[in-house]
Amino acid sequence: MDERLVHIKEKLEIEGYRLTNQRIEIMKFFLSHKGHYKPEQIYQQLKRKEISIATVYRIIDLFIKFDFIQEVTIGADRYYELKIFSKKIVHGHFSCTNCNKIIDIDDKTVKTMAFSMISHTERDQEIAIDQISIVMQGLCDECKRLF
Amino acid sequence: MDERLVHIKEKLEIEGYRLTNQRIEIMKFFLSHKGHYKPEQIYQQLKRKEISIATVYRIIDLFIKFDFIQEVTIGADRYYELKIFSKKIVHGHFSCTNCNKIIDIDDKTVKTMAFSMISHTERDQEIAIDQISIVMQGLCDECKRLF
DNA sequence: CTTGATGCAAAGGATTTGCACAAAT
DNA sequence: ATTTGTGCAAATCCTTTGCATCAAG
Repeated sequence: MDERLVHIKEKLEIEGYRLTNQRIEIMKFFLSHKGHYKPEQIYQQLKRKEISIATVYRIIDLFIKFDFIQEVTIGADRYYELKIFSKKIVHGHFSCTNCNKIIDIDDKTVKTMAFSMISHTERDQEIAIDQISIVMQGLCDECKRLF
Repeated sequence: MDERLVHIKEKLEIEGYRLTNQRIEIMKFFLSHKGHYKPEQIYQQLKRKEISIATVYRIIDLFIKFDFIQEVTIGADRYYELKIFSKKIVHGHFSCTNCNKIIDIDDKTVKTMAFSMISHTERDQEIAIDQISIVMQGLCDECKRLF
């Protein structure tokens, strides 16, 4: 078995989950398809392999819980892509144009949006992105009261 | 009447649309509420003013078409916020770490995502953002083939 | 044989649409 | 009068869930 699958299996089993055929098929799908896919697209590829759309959704939730994959949203569409084995870096900062204070933006939502931006742009421009740096400027909490 | 509403009215009428009471109420809502809202939230605020949820959705579509408001998506949730009268700036670039080529990222999806990031961060950090600059790094189309 | 996983179909929530009626020009 | 807009309810799309059954340890 693919060593990456062995790794997945171990991770799952530590918490009492099993690596079933359906989970193997979905993980193999992600391992062999770069990019981001909707649940329906994954289902279409795998349905001849004894899998239902409800299971696709449930396995996606599980894989997200284990950080094997991540959700990227483009517009209001939800896609999923492999996260484990990937080492993309997100830097986020805010700088106040009045007092010059710098705030580190490190929250999960911004990170998720950054990954969405990366996924979209990689597909759109046919490039490979491994870092994103986001700098926002404006007025901080305190300074915005003065204007 | 509020001069901003007069402006909205003119824009609409050029293309044969009318500024109805429901449209006025929704525009007044956006003009007086900074931030982003879901259709249901707008509906809850305005339902005593003779408006149905279907109309809220239809007017949102219309206002987007006219660029009066814009959609921001946070996770898979769709919110709407005033766009006209706002002058936020988005800069997007990609730079290749191998050949140093710089590509301007100016597409609509990235801009929309940037606005989502701004909206979320403004609310989250209680700050006011007027610029965002996004720099992605990695391998361009050509260079990625070499690795 | 006990726990976890799946399939199916039903339920849910968000959004869209067809149609008859109402409002604006 | 003619065109545009709205409300209502039904339809649609995406996603989740309850339950009976199946599979794995």
